[in-house]
Amino acid sequence: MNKFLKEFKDRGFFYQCTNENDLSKLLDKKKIKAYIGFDCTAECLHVGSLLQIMCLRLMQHHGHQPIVLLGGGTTRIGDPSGKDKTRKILSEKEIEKNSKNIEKILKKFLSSNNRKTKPIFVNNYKWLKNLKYISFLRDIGKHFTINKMLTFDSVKTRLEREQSLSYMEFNYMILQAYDFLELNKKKDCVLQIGGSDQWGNIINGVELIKRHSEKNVYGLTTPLITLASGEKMGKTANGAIWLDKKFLSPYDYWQFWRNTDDRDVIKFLKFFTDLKTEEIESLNLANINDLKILLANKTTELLHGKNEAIKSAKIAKETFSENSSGSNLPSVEINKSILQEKINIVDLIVISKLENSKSEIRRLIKGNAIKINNQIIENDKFLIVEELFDHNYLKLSIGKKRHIKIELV
RNA sequence: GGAGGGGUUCCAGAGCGGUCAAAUGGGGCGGGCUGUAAACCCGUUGACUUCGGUCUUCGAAAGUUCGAAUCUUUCCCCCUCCA
Repeated sequence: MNKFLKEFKDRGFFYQCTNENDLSKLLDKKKIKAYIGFDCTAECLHVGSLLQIMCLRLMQHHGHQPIVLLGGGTTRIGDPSGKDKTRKILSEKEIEKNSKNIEKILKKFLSSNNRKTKPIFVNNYKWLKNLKYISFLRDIGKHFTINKMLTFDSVKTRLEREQSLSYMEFNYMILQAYDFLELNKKKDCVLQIGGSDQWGNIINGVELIKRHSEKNVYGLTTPLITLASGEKMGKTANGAIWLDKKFLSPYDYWQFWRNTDDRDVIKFLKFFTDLKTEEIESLNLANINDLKILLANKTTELLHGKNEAIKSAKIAKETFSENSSGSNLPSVEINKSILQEKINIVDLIVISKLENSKSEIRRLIKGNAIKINNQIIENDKFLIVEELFDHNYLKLSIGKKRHIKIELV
């Protein structure tokens, strides 16, 4: 088997392939270009897209060139796959903004040093916006039969549940197939990779190219990652794990990985780090917490850089192992004069923006969750006085995992 | 177009004139145990509070009533069946 495919499988990326043997032979013969499409619905990507990003990295490692397709055009339509409702349609401006930001994130993961494997960024709005309806129907539409389209899961489930599927959304798969054709013609792209929910859309592209251009191209899908707890990865109730420090700090990102379920650690090391699979398999499972730290370090390094990873690890060590004042904790500055107004603990937390509901803060105090300088605060009237500050610093903790430094200025 | 059913707090889902800031489950948060894990146990889950209460919520608006999530009217939205 081809080396790239082998690693793809060893790491657990593999779910389905349109023609594995031929693809393997092709990959042995030459370096190819492959693409993955990214939806521009959200302003930013979250860990749910990380596996796809790692696929692109893996391609680069094997000398292939990734094409990143930003779905600026298709996002204007909305992919019905896996959705039971029509999504709200975003404004042109939002989509523009989103696609720019997503491109920025992807550039952090992909290396541009080597001319041959440097990622190519394209936006499908460029070709989709100028489509001529009649000629599109004649050239492309004739290759699709309604009979077949109705059998695709994305369409079928909607119809079965008698949920409406607009004609606009119904066209999504044709447009995605057309993207592949376009990339094949313009960039000689011969492989589309995507999540398993994209299978239908991908084979449409493969077949369209076969019919239209009489060329063989391939599709490859990755499994849907579910956590050991059975939940979908990436979206927790208090927000998605964003791949952008504007939305989630490097430390919180690090913490997300540090708190991985025991059962998922090895899997995630293979998915989300560049460590060699043999290396991962030889790791000592007894030190599961060290492995989690390794995972957190490596993943944070990929996104935010080595410095941020080291910094996060240090903060974590200080707060959890050493229980020290944690000089690296995120800090909030407050004005010295505020102390003259006799503010209490509740006010302090509101000012520091850790919580914004006073009722919630009072509840936390009742539950022994609030600490100042590691001392539990039992009274919600507890006054904040200057003596609490050591060299103008005070450590404020909510629960076991949230700690900040309050700095007097 | 006709006939029914429904919109309740983060989600699911009870309530169907006062005892309802609204059962129960899930999720979240906090505490305990531990390993910053899982499982389990406990508490909590609208806002403000001088901790006595006060204010705002049950699709929207108006009304009946001492009193409405609960009754009436209009409007908006969703679903099921028939044409």
